[in-house]
Amino acid sequence: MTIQRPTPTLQDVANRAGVSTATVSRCLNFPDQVSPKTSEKVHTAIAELGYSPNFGARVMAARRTNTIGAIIPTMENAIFARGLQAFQEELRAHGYTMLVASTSYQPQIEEDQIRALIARGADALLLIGYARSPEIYQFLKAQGIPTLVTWAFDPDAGRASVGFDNHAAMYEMAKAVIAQGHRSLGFISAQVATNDRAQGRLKGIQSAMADANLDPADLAVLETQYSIENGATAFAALMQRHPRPTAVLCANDVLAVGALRQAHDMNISVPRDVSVTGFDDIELAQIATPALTTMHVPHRDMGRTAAQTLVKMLRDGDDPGAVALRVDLVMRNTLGPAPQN
Amino acid sequence: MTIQRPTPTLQDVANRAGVSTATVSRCLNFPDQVSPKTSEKVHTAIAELGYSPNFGARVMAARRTNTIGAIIPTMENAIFARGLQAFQEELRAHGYTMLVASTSYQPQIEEDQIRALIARGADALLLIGYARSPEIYQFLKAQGIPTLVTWAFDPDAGRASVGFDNHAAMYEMAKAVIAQGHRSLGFISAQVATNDRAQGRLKGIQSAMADANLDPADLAVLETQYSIENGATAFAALMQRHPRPTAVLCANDVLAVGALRQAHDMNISVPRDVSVTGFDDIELAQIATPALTTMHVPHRDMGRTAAQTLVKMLRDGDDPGAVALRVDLVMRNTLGPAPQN
DNA sequence: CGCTATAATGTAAGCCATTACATTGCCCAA
DNA sequence: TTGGGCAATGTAATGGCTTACATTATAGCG
Repeated sequence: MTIQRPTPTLQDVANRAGVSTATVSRCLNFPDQVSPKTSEKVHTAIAELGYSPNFGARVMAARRTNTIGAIIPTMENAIFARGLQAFQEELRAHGYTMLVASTSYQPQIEEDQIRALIARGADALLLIGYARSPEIYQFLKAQGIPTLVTWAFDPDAGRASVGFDNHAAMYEMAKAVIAQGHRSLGFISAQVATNDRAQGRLKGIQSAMADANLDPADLAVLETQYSIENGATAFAALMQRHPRPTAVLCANDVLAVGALRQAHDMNISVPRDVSVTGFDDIELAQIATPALTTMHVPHRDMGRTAAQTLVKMLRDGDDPGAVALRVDLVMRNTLGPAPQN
Repeated sequence: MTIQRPTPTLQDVANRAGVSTATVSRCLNFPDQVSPKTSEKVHTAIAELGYSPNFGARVMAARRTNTIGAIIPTMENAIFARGLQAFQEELRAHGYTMLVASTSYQPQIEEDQIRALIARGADALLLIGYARSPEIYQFLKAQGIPTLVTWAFDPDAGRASVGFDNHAAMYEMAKAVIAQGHRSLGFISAQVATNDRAQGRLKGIQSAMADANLDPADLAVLETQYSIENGATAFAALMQRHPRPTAVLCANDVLAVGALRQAHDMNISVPRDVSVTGFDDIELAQIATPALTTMHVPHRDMGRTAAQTLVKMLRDGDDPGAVALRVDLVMRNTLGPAPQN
C-alpha cells in the first residue's frame, strides 16, 4: 500500500527552488527572461519533484490550448488521411497538437463536431470545403476561432483558404477528354447536394462541354458514395444508357478504379472501347490496370501549407485570403481517342 | 466598430435562468438530476446567450478532459487510418474526443508524443504494439494514464491490449505457402528492430519453416520501408538470390503490390513462376493484378473495440487483459503451387 | 394533516498556472 | 559616488467551472 502523494504544483517547485511561482512559470514559458543561475535551481527542483504542469490550469490562465482541430469527412479516404498526416507533422513542428473529428460527409455531424472541438478548446479549426450554414460561420466568428477552409479555392468566398480550384481542374480534365473526340460523356460523382467540391467538379465538366458546343444536359451523371464497389455499379449502370458514353469521368480515383474493374468484368476494353478518368492521384491510380489517367492533387502540400497558414493566423492574426495550389493532369493509360463507329 | 462583449459564463446563464451555477452545471453534465422545467429554462438561457463552456475551467475543475490520445506510426498507412477512423467514431459515441499524433515509426518521436499528449491533458492513450522502453511504461503508470496497446496480442506481456497475434497469423500464411510445395522462401519485411509486429511476423514464418523441416536460416529476408516503390526494389533484389525464392511473402499489402508490379515488369508470372502474399487486406489487395492473396485483419473492428475497451478502463478502472481478434487468410490469385524444375 | 424519504436546488470552496504591475538589484556613465 | 536604466524577480489578482455538502421543495403514506 503506497501513500498517495498529491502531484506537485508550481508552488511546490517555487518553494523548493526558493523563488516565486512567477519565476518558475517564466522558466518554463520564457526561459530567456530568467538568469541562468535561477533557471538551474528551478530545473533541479522540477526534476526532483517530477513536476508536470497541470493542463487545465495552464489553459485557464493562458486562455489557449495550443491545440488545433481538424474536421474531415473520413480518414478512410486516403486523400484526407494523407493531408491530415502532413498537417499534423507541420503542426507539431510549431508546437501545436491536432484534435481530429470526422463527419461521414454529413453536414449535421460536421456542425456538432465544430461545436464539440471548440468546447474541447481548439484554438483554431481546419475545415474541408466552403459549404456550410451561415449560422455556423457566425458562431465561429463570435467565438473568435480562426478557421481555414481547404480542398477548395474560391477567392470570392471571402474566407481564408488553402486549396485548389475544383471547377478549373475538372474543366481541364473534361477538355482533354473532349479533345480526344469524345462526345458522349458520363460522370460518376460523389453526392453533390452538400459538397461544394463535387459541385465544382460537375460544373467544370459542364462548362467544358458548353465550350465545345456540347449540350451539358447530355452529361450522364450518377451520384454515389465513395467506394470501389459503388464505382463498379455506377459504371455498369452508365453502360446501359443510350447513347452509351464513350468516356466516363470519375470524381475520384476510388470510383474510377471500381469503374475499371467493372469494365474488365464486362469485357469492355479501356481505353479502346471506353475511356475512364479519375481524380486525386492516389497510389491506387498507378496500380490500377491499366494505369489510371487522373488529376494529381498535392494533398501533402496542402496539409503542410494549411498548417503553416493556420499557425500564422493564430500568431499574427492576419488573414491570408484564398491560396491556390496547382493540380496536374497525369496522363496514364485509361484515356484514349473516342472509338469510331 | 462593434463593442467587444465578453463571452458569457456559467454565472451569466445562471442569472438569466434564475437558478444557481450548480444547477446549470448539472444541466450540462447530469441532465437527469434536474427537473424538466428547470432544464428548459436553462437551455433557453444558454441559447439566448450563445453560451459555450470554457474548456480550461472545465478541465481544471473536473480534472479530466474527456480526450483520448492515439499515437500511431502514420496515417498514410491505410490500415492505421481505417482503425483510427473507427476508433474516433466509437469514441465520439461515448462523448470523447480524439487527439492524434504520429511517430513515423521512430521510438524517440513516440516517446515525445506520449509526453506531449499527456501534457495536453489526454485522459488515456492508445498505442500501437508493445515495444517501448520500461521508463515510458513507468511514466505512464506514475501519471495514472490508462493505456491500451493495439495491433498486437501477447497475453504474457501483462498489459491491456486489443489486437491480433502477428506470429500466429504469419505462421498460418507461411504454412499455406509451404503446403503449396514452396521450399525456397523470401520475405520482404518492415524494419524489424523496433517493431514487435514485424518481429512477430518474421518469427511466424521461421516457426512454420522449422515445423516443415526447412532451415529458418534459409529464409531470404529483406527489410525496407513501407511503400510500393520499396516493395518493387526489394522484390527485384530477391530475384537475384541463389537459390531464387519461389514464393515471396510480404509484411504488408503495399510492399506486396510493389512486388507484383516488379514481377510484371520483369516478366515473371505470378503465381506460375513466383508466388506472392500480402498482409492486412486493404483495398489495394483486391485491385492488384492478379488479386492478392493476403491475411485479412479486422482494422475497423480493432479500432472500435479499442475505443470501447479504453472507455471502460477509464470509467470502471478495470483491466481488460489481452483481447485477441481473428484474422483470416484470404485466398486470391497470387499464391499457387511451386514450379517444378 | 404531519411526517419522512427523496428529489431538486443552492452555497461556496477549491482547482493551479499566467501575467500585469510593482519592486529590487545591478551595472555603468557622468 | 550617485543616479538612471534595465534586467531579474516578486506580489497577487484572475480565470470559470465542478462538486461536496447543506438546504429546501415535493411526494407518498398512515
